[in-house]
Amino acid sequence: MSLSESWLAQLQVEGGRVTAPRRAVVEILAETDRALNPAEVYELARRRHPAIGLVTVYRTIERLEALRLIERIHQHDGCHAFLRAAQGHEHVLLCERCGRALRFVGDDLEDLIRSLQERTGFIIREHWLQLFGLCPACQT
Amino acid sequence: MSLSESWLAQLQVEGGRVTAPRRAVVEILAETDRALNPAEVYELARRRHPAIGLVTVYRTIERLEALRLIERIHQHDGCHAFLRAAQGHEHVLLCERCGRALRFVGDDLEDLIRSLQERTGFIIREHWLQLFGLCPACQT
DNA sequence: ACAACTAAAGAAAACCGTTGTCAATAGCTA
DNA sequence: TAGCTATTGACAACGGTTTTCTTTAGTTGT
Ligand SMILES: [Mn+2]
Ligand SMILES: [Mn+2]
Ligand SMILES: [Zn+2]
Ligand SMILES: [Zn+2]
Repeated sequence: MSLSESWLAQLQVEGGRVTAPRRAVVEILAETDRALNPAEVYELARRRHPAIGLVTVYRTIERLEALRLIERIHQHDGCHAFLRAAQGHEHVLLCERCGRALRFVGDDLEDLIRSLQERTGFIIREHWLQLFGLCPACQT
Repeated sequence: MSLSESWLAQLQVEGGRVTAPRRAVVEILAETDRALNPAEVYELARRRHPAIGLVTVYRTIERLEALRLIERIHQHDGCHAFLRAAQGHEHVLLCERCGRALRFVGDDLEDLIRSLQERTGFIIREHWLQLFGLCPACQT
């Protein structure tokens, strides 16, 4: 079963229905390795289902985010892009030019976090790590 | 010279003028150790200069950000808060409840970044690291 | 101190991404 | 196949931010 099919199935389990506009949005977000904002999703979705409305894009994004199938990505030029969610403890490496995204593991912040907790008295519950750069294709 | 005075001096060097509303915003952002959004800055600034308008808050934030004296902070509940800028290579530890912010150094991502560059072909130019938790006062 | 210049102010309106409303449509289930 | 209702698209509303415009006031040179 493809990723899009699996996402649609998860929507169905929650009482959701599989419709053509929803399928268009799901396929784009499941299959694209770039952070896309709602307007970009809309533009791409219209190629698969021209009658789709922007509002439906927003609503589908909202549902997918609630199911933790996609997540919001924070960038210099705004925080309105979405990307397939991380699986487990992963972070993301983003191309600043084209938005291409790669997940990675292997950051080791345990010692830093432990020592900061001791020094500051904070209880640290979460960390965000994002790397930015240029993907091979954008290095001209 | 206090930090606020230094910021106002930097605005003057750029041809800016020192006014009462601007001074109110500058003092709040220079002296507060919490990430504040424009509405919060406005509310605090009104205590020092009741006639100030929200638009002036936005304009002053814009100027301070351009001078790299403050920077935008990304959080779960939005990305509209501002904080005194990092000095050199620092990251930030934020209290999820009250927004209190602490800068820290000592993250060591060199090896990870080098190995990711080799494995992925990306050129990595920047990294964002933020820690979230509860400050001592908010641990109830 | 004064005048001249112009940056900055506040008020109001515009802007625009996002969210809410609503009647019509179309998945799903029995 | 019929009935129920989730979802749709059109449209309006919303709210944070930006723009416009006129007035105020900080700065500079005399
Ligand atoms: Mn990690
Ligand atoms: Mn670092
Ligand atoms: Zn953000
Ligand atoms: Zn706190």
